[in-house]
Amino acid sequence: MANTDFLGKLNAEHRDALLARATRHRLNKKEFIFRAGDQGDAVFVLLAGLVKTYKTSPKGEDVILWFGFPGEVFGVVETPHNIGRMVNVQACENSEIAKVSGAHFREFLAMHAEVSQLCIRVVASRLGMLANRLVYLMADNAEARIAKFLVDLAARYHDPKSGAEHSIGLTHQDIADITGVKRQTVTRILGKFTKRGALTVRYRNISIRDHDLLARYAARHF
Amino acid sequence: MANTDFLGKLNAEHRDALLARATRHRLNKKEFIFRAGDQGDAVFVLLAGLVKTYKTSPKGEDVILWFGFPGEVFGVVETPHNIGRMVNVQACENSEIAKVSGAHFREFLAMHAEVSQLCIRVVASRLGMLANRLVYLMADNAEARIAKFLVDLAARYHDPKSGAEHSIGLTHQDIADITGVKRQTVTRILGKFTKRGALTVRYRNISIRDHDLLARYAARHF
DNA sequence: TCAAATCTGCCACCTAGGTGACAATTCACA
DNA sequence: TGTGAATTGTCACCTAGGTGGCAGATTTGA
Repeated sequence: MANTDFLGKLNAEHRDALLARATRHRLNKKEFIFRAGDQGDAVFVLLAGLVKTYKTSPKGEDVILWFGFPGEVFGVVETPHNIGRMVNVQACENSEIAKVSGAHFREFLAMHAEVSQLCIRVVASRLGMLANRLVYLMADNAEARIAKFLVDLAARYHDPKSGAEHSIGLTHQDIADITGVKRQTVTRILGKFTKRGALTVRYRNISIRDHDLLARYAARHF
Repeated sequence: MANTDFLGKLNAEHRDALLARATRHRLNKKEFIFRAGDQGDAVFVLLAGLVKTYKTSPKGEDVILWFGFPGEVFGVVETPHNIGRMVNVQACENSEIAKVSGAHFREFLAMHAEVSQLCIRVVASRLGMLANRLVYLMADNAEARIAKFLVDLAARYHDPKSGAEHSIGLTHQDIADITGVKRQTVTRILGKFTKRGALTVRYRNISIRDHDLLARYAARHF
């Protein structure tokens, strides 16, 4: 689906070749795939679950860069450097990953030139995402940013096959860390959205009740 | 120098091969290399001058993503898509560029596999830059962000050969657009830094007088 | 199954920085 | 070289959202 779904964009042959070189691992909620500063140039593919990629500011505040959904790769951009991981990648719920060593991954890339192109596209897509986040952060108020986040998340997370809106394990703090507001503000605004009928919230179980209304909040940049 | 200096990282053979396929163009200050929405998949290399890459929010505010210095490439990530340019790239001063058609550039990449790696690295480096900007934007106050920007700019713009600090054509509005504050705030804070002896300012001619002091402002995230 | 840890919900207060509105300065180009 | 446009400098006012603090709800895991 999304541009960042690396595994889903490989053809069957490439996918099998990649996974043949990989080892599989289970991660419990809150476990790290890697942390900022870690050595290592392995590349990971999320097979199932949900992870968050974030940095911690000198003040100690976490800033979430993006959430990772099944099919996405992690650790590609670190591969060419030898300076340790740039970010933290942590499971938000119990997850499963495939791990490929940096050497194997580079070998794989060398053998399949189109996959290099795909890597550029994945990284470029994340670059575009961050660029948009930057724009929203500067131009929108807290309400619009939170609404926008919920709309985007729903678009990415909604399973088109089953049609189900599974609830996701995001705390108000997580939402705060990705929208750039404080936790109390998330609580307040989520409360407002609920009161106005845009959302149904039952403790970490947010679902969108009125998609249009929420989209209108998202667009209302004063 | 910087990770984003694409041309400088090519070896002589690759550089000549690339420039042989390029046409050269002069740009006056304020001219655009391309604008968001433009069709076209040509790739550009800045040969001389200074450009800014920015997006415009729905509200009409400009958000600068990064400044481009000689040697940098523009338009690489748009190449694989057919959806038009994602950003505006505009000359901040009279500049010179080399233009390579998308087809030629892809052909060039196909012939020189290591250059693909270099492209990934350039895009990854920008991804890292934006990630840091996002962190600073969320964690630092206006003063620290502006100080940080000036320190970073000096580090990139200072010519290590001549040792000269050429003045750059940035307005307070430009600084506002990249640090995420309003123009008046830039003026106020620049005034404060000057009064405290960190800067010498003479109308769009900012030079750093006390580098350490400025760095201390940059690190003072309350 | 129960205690501790984590998360949500509220609220009164406060302040960084946005707003709007000028006048003064500098620049660009005719 | 003069004139209009762009940029800078400053100020009084205002408000979105941060702060800190605590009570109650929910989850976790022993």
